[in-house]
Amino acid sequence: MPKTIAKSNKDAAQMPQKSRRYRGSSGDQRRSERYEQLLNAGLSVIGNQGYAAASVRSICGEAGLTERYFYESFANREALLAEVYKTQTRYLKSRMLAAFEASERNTAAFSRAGLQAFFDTLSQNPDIARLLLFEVLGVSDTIDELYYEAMEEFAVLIRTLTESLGLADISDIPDQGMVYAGLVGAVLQIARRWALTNYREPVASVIESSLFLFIAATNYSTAKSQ
Amino acid sequence: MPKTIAKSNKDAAQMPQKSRRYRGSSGDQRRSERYEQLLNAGLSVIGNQGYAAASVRSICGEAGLTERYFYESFANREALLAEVYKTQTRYLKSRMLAAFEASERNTAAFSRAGLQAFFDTLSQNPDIARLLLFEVLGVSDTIDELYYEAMEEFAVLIRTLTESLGLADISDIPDQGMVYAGLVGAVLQIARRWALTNYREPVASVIESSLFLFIAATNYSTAKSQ
DNA sequence: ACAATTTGACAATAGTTCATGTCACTTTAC
DNA sequence: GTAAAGTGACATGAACTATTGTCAAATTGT
Repeated sequence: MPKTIAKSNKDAAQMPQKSRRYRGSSGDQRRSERYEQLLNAGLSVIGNQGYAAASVRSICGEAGLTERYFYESFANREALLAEVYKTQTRYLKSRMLAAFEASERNTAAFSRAGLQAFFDTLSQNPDIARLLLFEVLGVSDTIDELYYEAMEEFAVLIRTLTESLGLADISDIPDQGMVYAGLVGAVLQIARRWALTNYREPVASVIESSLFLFIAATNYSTAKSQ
Repeated sequence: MPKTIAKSNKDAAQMPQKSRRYRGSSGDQRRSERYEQLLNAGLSVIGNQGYAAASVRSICGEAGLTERYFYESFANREALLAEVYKTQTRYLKSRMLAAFEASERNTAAFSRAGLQAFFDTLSQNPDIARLLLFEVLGVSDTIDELYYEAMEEFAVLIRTLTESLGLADISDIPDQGMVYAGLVGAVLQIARRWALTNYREPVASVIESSLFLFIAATNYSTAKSQ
């Protein structure tokens, strides 16, 4: 018979046992550090080798963690992809918003600033480009839904921004959301083309081409209504 | 000792042994029929369950053939995807070309006819839509290359058509190929949005929105140069 | 009729992946 | 110092997949 009755009973494992400090950081800190490492490793593997090649093993290897910690943070591969995707679209959006705020308040400068931030981010981070432009499509219904929401957010973003500046009025168009979605699609396609040709064209060129479509779409309707 | 020396020696299997008729058709006919069955089954499985779920087994099951015949026609899954993709883009292009030829020779009617054919094809064949809009991206470098070529072909198609009709002149734009790629991307994105919302919006609406961008892009530059 | 070809159902092998489990080792709390 | 928590390397098992192979039944040419 042991000297002391074990303090932990059968149910202990199920109880939220308070974590111990380890190597200077608390349990929560360590957990969130691992979460970050996995997110970064996920982006790296998916962005360099594609989602199909992003096995749990390879991601954990890249992160320098073992499989157990993967399932500590994510239910499965797809959950990781979803989080990585959300993180990177958030990042991209924040960079674009910052560019908008720093821009002059006229239509050309404004659009140009946003496009510059967009294309700069992609060319500076090819892994993000591959993730956002290629790897996210056709994975599953859940991920498709995420993609749809993200595209919708970007469309709403540029729409409200341009409208709030009084830069555009395409109210005579039947479905404005659709037109803005088309503009987002145009920029994405130009980015895909750019990426598939190894970013050969100068960034100024892709910006000008995108800008042309933006300005054409907004100017046309205002010109027509005058 | 056998009565007759066997006509076939060891090397017979390597020689192109002439095939026998079977169930009314020649060997070549049978082979190409199986090829067709596999192509159709491939489209069906990929278009309904996605490329990730399109195993050799499931495709053969759908085709009513056994695995052996898969490898008779294709080296692997990816080769099948490539052929299915090429077949369907060819089909889509032919429908659009037919619509163009049947159209009146004015800018609105012309673009509208092509867009109508495009969106009709997708909504009438959701499996084609899923294949072309979602499943083909991010599979492999080879498939990405195919995608790039197909997009480029569509861009060149609408560009030469509109130009040959004298409908557009955007020669003041730095990279015209890029602008046309953007227009293709806009239509694709509108189609993706449409597909992801279960084709809820009327087809006329997606056509009008796409048309708006086409006309805006062409009208803007001509208006500016006048 | 009979041997050869064609086919279909399915076995077999080898490899991969996910997800969980084991176990020795390290670090911490007391 | 010692017991417990935390960690890392690796094992395990179930499920899949691709690809090749086996074998009996169906079909054909002669």
